[in-house]
Amino acid sequence: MIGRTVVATTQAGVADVRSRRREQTRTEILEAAWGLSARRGIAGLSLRELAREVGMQAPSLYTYFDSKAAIYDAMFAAGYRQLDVALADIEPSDDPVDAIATAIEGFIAFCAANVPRYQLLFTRAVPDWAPSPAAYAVSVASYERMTALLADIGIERQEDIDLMTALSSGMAAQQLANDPGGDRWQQLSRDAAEMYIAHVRSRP
Amino acid sequence: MIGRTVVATTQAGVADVRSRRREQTRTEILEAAWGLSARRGIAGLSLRELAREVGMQAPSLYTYFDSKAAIYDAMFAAGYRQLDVALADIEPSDDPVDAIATAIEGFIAFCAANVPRYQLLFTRAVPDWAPSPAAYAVSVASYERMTALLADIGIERQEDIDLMTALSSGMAAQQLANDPGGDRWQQLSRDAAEMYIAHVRSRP
DNA sequence: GTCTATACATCGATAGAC
DNA sequence: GTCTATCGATGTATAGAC
Repeated sequence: MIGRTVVATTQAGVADVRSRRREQTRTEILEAAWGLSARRGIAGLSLRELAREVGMQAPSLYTYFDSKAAIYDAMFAAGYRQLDVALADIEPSDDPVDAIATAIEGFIAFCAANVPRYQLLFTRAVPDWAPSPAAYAVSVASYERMTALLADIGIERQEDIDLMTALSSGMAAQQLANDPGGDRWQQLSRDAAEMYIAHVRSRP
Repeated sequence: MIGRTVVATTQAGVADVRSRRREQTRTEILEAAWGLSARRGIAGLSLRELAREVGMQAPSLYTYFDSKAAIYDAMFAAGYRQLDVALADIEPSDDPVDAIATAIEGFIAFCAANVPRYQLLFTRAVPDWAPSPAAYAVSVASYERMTALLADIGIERQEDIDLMTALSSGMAAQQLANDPGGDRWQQLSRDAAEMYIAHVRSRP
């Protein structure tokens, strides 16, 4: 009985180690994928190059991901989880203008920190790929956490939420496209927040 | 003498016809390119498929364009010229809110009317391609015409212009990404314009 | 689990006949 | 100006040895 228990424990332990190694390798592959995408654009990601980057041959990648689409899917979900972390990091404020200004500034910083991630999450830059239902669900959850934050400062009308997403995404898009590496739009975050809050408050 | 004159005229006429045919074929190729991009995305454009679409073999395209990049370049410049036409079509208004609302709505409609054109002009969706200096100059001219329109209604500060481009591009981006074919953000154009004008007027 | 080898398609672009 | 033929490379994916 003792022997069987020991054996079972050992097998579980080995499986556990293997599972952890596997997950670690998957993470390593994804990080290399972000790095390559930064050079070639998110749509220019190549499996041969990706394999070379992590010291494998291309076919070995299929041990960890079913397809290239599965890699994009994992990147997409990871990107949204990172967005959640970034949004959670924003210190709450009683002042709505403060809260919105910090949120917009944080969002621009998030997008600027990793351009291919921005492309993957918020544009349709990858031909012939769309997030799987599972990956899409992660993005929906993220959106709902964002609307919860807005609700905290009394913003709940759909039009106001839509205006907020448009403003944020537009600020980020302009920053990345027309002043990459700079802060021309980022420094307008408070300006934009004042504009937005004044408008929301003026509702009938 | 008469003979020589006639011959010269005839040769000029032939050259003229050839030049016009050539330009016509170039236009036909570009239009087919927009059509294909609508199916595969702007980054998914293929020369073989494009050639098939216009009834040629792929190498024949090189008679009309030096490279695939040259095709993207021509599309980029043509797209900005179309944007100018769309903006010129906007009826001027003495009411700033009217003017801005119409401009935003028109811009969203322009982007929604041709998604690959939006991708090519306003995102970096094509890997390993950027507009040539000549094509980029066309976009700068277009931007300057836009700022001239804003100046007409008293908006001249760079921050206000930057806020306007962010708002417009964000509204269009959200419309295309999250409600393609609908009008969820387009119908917020007046709302956005009121927000923007109220803010600009509140400047110290 | 990783490798070599390879299948099979497609890509942009060029050479040279007609 | 258009064609056929082809180059060299890349793409994703699979088979089978070790």
